[in-house]
Amino acid sequence: MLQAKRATSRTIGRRVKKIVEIMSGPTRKTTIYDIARLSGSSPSTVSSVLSGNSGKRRIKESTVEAIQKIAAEAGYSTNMQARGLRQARSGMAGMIIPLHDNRFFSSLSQSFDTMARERGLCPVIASTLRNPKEEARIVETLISYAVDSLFIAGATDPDALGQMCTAARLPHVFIDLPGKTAPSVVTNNFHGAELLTRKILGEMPVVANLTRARPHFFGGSAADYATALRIKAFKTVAKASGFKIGDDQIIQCGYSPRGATTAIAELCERLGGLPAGLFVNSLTVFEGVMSYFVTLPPTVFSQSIIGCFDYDPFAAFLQFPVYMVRQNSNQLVAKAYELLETGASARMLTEIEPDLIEPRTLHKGPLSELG
Amino acid sequence: MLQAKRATSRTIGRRVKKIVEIMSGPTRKTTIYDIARLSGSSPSTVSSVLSGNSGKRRIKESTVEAIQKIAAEAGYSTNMQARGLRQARSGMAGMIIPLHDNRFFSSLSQSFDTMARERGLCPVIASTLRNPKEEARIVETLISYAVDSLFIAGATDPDALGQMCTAARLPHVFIDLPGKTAPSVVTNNFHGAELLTRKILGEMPVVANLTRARPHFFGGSAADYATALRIKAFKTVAKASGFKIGDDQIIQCGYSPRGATTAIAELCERLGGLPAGLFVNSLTVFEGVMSYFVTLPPTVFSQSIIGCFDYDPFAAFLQFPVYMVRQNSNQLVAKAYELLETGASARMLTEIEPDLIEPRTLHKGPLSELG
DNA sequence: GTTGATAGCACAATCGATTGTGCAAATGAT
DNA sequence: ATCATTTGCACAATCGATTGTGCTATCAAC
Repeated sequence: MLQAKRATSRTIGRRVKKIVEIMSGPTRKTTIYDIARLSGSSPSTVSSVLSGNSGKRRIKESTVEAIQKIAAEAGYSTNMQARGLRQARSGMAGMIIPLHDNRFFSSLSQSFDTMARERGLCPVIASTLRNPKEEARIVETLISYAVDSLFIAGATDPDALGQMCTAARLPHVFIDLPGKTAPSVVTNNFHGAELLTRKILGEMPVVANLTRARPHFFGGSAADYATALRIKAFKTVAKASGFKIGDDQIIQCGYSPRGATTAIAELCERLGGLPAGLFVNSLTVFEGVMSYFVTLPPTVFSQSIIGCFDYDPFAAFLQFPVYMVRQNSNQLVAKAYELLETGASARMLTEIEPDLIEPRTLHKGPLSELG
Repeated sequence: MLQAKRATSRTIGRRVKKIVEIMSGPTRKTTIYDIARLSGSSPSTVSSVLSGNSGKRRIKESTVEAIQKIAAEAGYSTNMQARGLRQARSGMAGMIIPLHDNRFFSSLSQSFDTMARERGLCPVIASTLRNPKEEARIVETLISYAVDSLFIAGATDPDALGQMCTAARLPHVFIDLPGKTAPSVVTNNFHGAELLTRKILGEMPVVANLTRARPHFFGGSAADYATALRIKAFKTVAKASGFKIGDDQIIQCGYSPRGATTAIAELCERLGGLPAGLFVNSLTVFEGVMSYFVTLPPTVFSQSIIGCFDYDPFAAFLQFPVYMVRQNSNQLVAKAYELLETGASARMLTEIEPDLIEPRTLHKGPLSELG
């Protein structure tokens, strides 16, 4: 009786829809109930066939084929919301990044997207604009959508987000900036900065002015995990080469191009010229630095060597040589997936080596002789 | 009887879960049923309150507040799959792009993401790597997830995708490359190329060699919608300035940096030097061009003026002046949202003006006198 | 004190797929 | 021919939120 009533009610529902459909064109996507009707089998059979689980359920091969054929003809596609609701998972992989419009993070996005799709997952990437409130809102949203896992890249407050994930029992991994509630995969900032600093010191031109002869670290904020490590490496290498690094050689002017422009102008004024070696802490900072550099006569650049912890192909083509460090987004993401897939959920840190990129300055011509 | 049985069954289910929960920690997110139990009201009341629809349903203010309080304490968040299933919509906005790792498309992503979230939608951006099969698979996936709308940017086969959307009754808009099944929002390629060509012709140095004195268009393929328009504008402006453009002045070498490197080398060899004016059709092409340029003595650049239809801040800082055209991703996306929101679904074309960006070459120094 | 209206809420169906269970038919063993 | 398996499938509950409908107090009006 119970069954009869429900079945009837549903059947009537379908029938009405069918009529509507005939009258007003296809109003609804085809469902397993449609396929069941068309194939003369039950929704459960259709479901198991179309979800690829017919093996677990003893379905005749001929039935499987018939259902697949009909489904293909009817243009059936699974309603992922229904599946997700039932299975308490969504088939979506989530990632949050500070912004899309950035070489490093868009590169991370690309790796994340590609690898998600290789795994049959639907990638969902949202940007936070480094706004802590937005970060939390977005993580909430992704939890609401029941993403199966979350990559947290470059978060301003990794641990707050990690706790939300933990509360929601959402497997997660931190990228770029480490967190406490789960595994982290980050660039080996110390080693990358070591390589870059060595290059800078090795190529640093000899200048008469002793103040300018000292290498400088420029941009960012020592409060940041990554920047702190880079500064540490910078100091370590410099000390090993016999340079004593004073606080005046570490300029923390944040990450905005505008702030960097002002700060580099001040620095050069103070030194009476460019520092002989300049470690620039990010591309955005370097962009600001360039805004100042274009006001200088080109001759001054032969008295300075510049390195940037970040990569842009055109920055490597500038008039003066720029050494760059490129983070390895593919390996960062691959390792993060690997950790998730092995079920790692405890705090741990994996470091990925970045690459030092050589400058691609114009062939040495008259310019280099001007210094 | 019917009701009684279902209610009882559900209640028993809850009770069992409750026990499990007590024994093994929180296994499940809190639902409206939990809030209903805790607040002593019914799931329907809870639902209407928490979805912000209490206005439509005559709920006492005190009840509303009580439910909200309890929900907040319990850390309730809506299960979007359940809501989506019931409402036949998901609250997600979809976009496909060829790749994330590109200045223009990542900029589109940023605009799309920000504006989606302003509207309370969850952005889902997937990349196709310009693979037609992948494109179709991804659109299928997004349809399966019931995205409420789809932005199709830079598709290789816009109409195939548009037809899938139409079949699924999915509102969509084409961006960057137009399609037939819905409105399209594209950059005004013709006008952008006109501006760039005029700049190039206006600044083109006078060179003795007559072959080199002619402007050249470099990169891409005339089969592409955008490139075809740019070439047309290039020819039109050139003709108006008294230049006759032959086929040998339009070099279609595709978009890969590598191909561009080879092609530009050939061209320069053929001309016996750089062309006096060079219209580069995209950043990737320009990257390839630069790989060749770095092998040349810097002196040659004073005999040539270069423009690039695309923008990169560091490319504007190169040693020689480069005029660039920057597409306006914000306006492209804003217009696309506007069209969707006004319910436009018929074929139509909206063009957005790009910006001409001036070079930020180093302050004129000795270099510019070398020519 | 009865009638009628309205406020305030509960009930149960519904979205579409999944999955534990049950049952008839086909098959095999004896 | 009988019983025991196994095959092949259908049934109905379930996931969590939404929503049309209907019931019961409460209150006002007369």
